[in-house]
Amino acid sequence: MTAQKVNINDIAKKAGLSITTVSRVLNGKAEQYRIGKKSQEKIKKAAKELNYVPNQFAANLRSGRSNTIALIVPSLNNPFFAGIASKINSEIRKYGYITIIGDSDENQEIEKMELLQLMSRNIEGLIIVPCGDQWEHIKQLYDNGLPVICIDRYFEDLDIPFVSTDNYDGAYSATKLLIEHGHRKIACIQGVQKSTPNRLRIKGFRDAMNEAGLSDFSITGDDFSIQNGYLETELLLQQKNRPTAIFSLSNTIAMGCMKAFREENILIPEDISLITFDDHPYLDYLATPLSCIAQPISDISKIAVKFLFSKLEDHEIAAKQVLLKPKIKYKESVKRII
Amino acid sequence: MTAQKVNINDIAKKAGLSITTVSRVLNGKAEQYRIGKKSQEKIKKAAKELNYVPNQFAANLRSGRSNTIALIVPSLNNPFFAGIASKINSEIRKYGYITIIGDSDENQEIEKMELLQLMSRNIEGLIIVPCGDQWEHIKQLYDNGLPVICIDRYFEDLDIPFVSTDNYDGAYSATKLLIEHGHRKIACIQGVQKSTPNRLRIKGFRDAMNEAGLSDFSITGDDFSIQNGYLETELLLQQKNRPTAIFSLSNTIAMGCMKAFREENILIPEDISLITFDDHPYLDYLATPLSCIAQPISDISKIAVKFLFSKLEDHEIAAKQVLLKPKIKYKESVKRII
DNA sequence: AATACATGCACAAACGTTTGTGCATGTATT
DNA sequence: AATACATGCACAAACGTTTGTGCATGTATT
Repeated sequence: MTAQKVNINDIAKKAGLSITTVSRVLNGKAEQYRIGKKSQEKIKKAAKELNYVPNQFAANLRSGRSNTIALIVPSLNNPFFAGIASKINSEIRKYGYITIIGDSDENQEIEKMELLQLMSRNIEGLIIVPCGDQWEHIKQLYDNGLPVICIDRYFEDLDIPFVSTDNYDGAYSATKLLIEHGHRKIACIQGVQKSTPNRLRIKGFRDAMNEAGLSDFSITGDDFSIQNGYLETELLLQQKNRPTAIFSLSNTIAMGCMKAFREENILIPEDISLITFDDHPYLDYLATPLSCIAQPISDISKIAVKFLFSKLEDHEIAAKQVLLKPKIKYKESVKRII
Repeated sequence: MTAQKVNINDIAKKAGLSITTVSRVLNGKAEQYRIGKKSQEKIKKAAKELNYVPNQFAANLRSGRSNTIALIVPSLNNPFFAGIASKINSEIRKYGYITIIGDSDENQEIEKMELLQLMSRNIEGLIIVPCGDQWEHIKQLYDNGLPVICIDRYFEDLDIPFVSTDNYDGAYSATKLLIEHGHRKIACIQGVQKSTPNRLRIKGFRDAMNEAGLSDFSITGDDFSIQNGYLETELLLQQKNRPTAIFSLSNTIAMGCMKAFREENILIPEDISLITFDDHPYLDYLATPLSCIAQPISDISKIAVKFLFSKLEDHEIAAKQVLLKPKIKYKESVKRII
């Protein structure tokens, strides 16, 4: 099928040296093993002429290094995770590693299966957005020495490093923004309930409401999806005493809200105010530019990759757990009603 | 570091059989090699108890099969390609294969380097959105027997299979839509000029204009980016005799247009009409819902993966080249001006 | 001239699988 | 009772690297 691949034997023959020497030169260990300049030249020349492409599988089998990192996210359909995946993929490339991306589809059983498959590819590290509240399978890998970093979602009580947004702060600030604009009756539409970000966002929301002495709020929903946002909004709109503002816990949920608004002829912000977690380039061009809590996706990705490789390269053990401050972007979708 | 991995030897010992037999049972070749039922049971039991995870690197080294497909796109930042990547990734997973995603950053030299790196991972197939007009390096792989499928962009004169949108048809129809709505002076903002889709879109645009006897059009731009859309729109707006409609050749370009419009206080569709290639969930919720030429991303991805595996599994040689019809979505952003 | 160290490489095993082949033993057939 | 075939496995080589070790030869030192 494929044209006969050249291997280091071919190079060795052509250069008149042993495969040991070829391997050492090609791996930049020439100095360390005192290979002569002329030999080095000969080998490099032969490799180039023969169009040599090293066989990573053989190399890994012997060395144990796969130069492969696994990334598992709950849903690549969600633009938030797609953005993270794309960023992480390119960051990891900079280290000469490749990324294998897995999608758990918000299903913990699938997550476990993916993880198993990935382990058989001898991954050297794992970046994961865990999709449920079970952590044993991840903890086990971590304890066995596999560098693991959680991003976005994480386990508060474990020592597995993570990089995420300060979700409490984001939700607290966003809620306060609504309150300061006179909103007293606010509905929050949430995503996956058992995920840490969701829990902390809810906590931030509750705390802000409680501190302001407000108790007329609702928390509904159960998925970071357009569907969920749409459904819950429709339900909210059927109440006789509607909320004056909706706090959406994701990009996708907000799109569902807008869909419902459109169908019911509800205007933002005249009839109802809306603020959402997650930024998106399109938000500025919407009928009403959408206020949002922008998560530092790019920084999260970069830092996660950096941590991973500092552990990989320096065997540094210190578990780092980092929360980055989000940025509230105030736009017209939030109306002052007092 | 990592806990001592169990291998096929450990299982063989535990089951009291040879590694040959273990391998055959675990690979489902038990019947073929007439391994007894009891032996099969013993081996499966031992594998489970020991938490055996096969070493794909060793398996591949021996068998030559890597269960790996490479995907190269010009830019993961572009939501269009991100969508494709996510879809293809999940489709390929269904076949038990994994995907390695490379980003060429619209740079042909990077594309070549990525390709080299990927080859060293013994990829069994390649799905690529080639980013330039050089095809020798891809053709070479294809001729050497590597299954290759181009998507979105492709080379018209080669026999490498491709799956893409009927870009000519999409552009022609969109332009006709504008003309039918009374537009006589239309500006087209294009992306990467030497890409086939761009060329065909331009051709569709030209043909539609010419057939209508219209010659007052312009074609500018050189990149599928927000930047480019923004810049070219600003330039267009400075003309004394402005076009009445803009035809944007991508999602990203359209965002640049809208940015410029906003800054210059231009309203869609009152002051100018806009239609763009590529659909996006947000388009419906924009200040003015954007007319678009929706490409069947999901179908393109599915078909490409299907073709790839039909070639991989059946060694079918017939090169298939497929163009899928896009769907014009007419929305308020195009105004009737006569 | 003898000794000691540096220089420049090659040998051979090993990583964990897969696979062509062959060889016992059992069973059916004549 | 002899022959033929089926059943159930094991041997051993191979995939293409990496790597610990060791051994010549050359050069410097006394």
